[in-house]
Amino acid sequence: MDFEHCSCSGKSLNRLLQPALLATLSEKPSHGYALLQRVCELEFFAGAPPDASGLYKALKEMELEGLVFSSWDLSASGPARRLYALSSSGEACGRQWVKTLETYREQIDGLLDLLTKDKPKASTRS
Amino acid sequence: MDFEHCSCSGKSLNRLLQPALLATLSEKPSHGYALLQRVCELEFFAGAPPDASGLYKALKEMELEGLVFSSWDLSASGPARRLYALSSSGEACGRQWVKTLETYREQIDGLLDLLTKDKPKASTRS
DNA sequence: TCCTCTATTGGAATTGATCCAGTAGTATGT
DNA sequence: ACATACTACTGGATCAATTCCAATAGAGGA
Repeated sequence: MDFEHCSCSGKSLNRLLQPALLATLSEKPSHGYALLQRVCELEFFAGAPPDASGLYKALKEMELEGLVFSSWDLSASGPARRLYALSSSGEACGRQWVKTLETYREQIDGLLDLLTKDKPKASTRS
Repeated sequence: MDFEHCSCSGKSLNRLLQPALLATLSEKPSHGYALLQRVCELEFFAGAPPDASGLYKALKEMELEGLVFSSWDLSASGPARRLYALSSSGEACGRQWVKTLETYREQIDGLLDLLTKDKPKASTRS
């Protein structure tokens, strides 16, 4: 049985790009391309680097929502880069994400309990 | 600041309907409407009951993938109900989901570490 | 008869994500 | 001078998933 193309093999946890960006930006302001490389290093995206275009779109969307603000940075050589920084709203959003992710973890634990309840499967669940 | 419509308020953990259905069906075969009420009781979907149409579509999709099989049940009074039961492939899928959900939990923990790293926020993280 | 609850289905519209192509500046090698 | 590669961003088209909405239909009660 091959579940490579089934969601049970783990491709449904997208939409967490936003908190990853918020967390990365909370360290220091940065531009899209750098953020792309930065989040690629996170084990979170291991093997599944987010689409570059999608990352830029996410940043633009976040700016529309007031979570970040941007300005052109022409100081470095090379093409102009748009520098993104967290707004206070973005910081608040990050704090909300902490609560939400904790809820997610509980919900996942709940599902795991359901799924493993009547299937001991030779290992004692701690 | 109002994040009701922001993904940070927790509406992105959909796509976990499938493991919820697999877990519920592993208890006993059931039909769509009953499954709907059953998963509504799970704290997992608290306040956000999955769309009925979407649940039926998910079941149909799962049958196409061979995870469940169905038959009409005319024994009870009222409209005919389509009874779904897990196939062995569906059981295997559930086992795969266990691994995937454990990975999800680790990834969420990783994100939480990132988000809370430099923001102690008056509470010591255990 | 009319309403409500059970039970399922299908189409339309919306949203989100990905794919792909294009533009542009700089640096390096030949 | 020219080709190439890397940095950096953008926009359109497409594809998949989700939700919204309307319809059908049996059974039971007021």
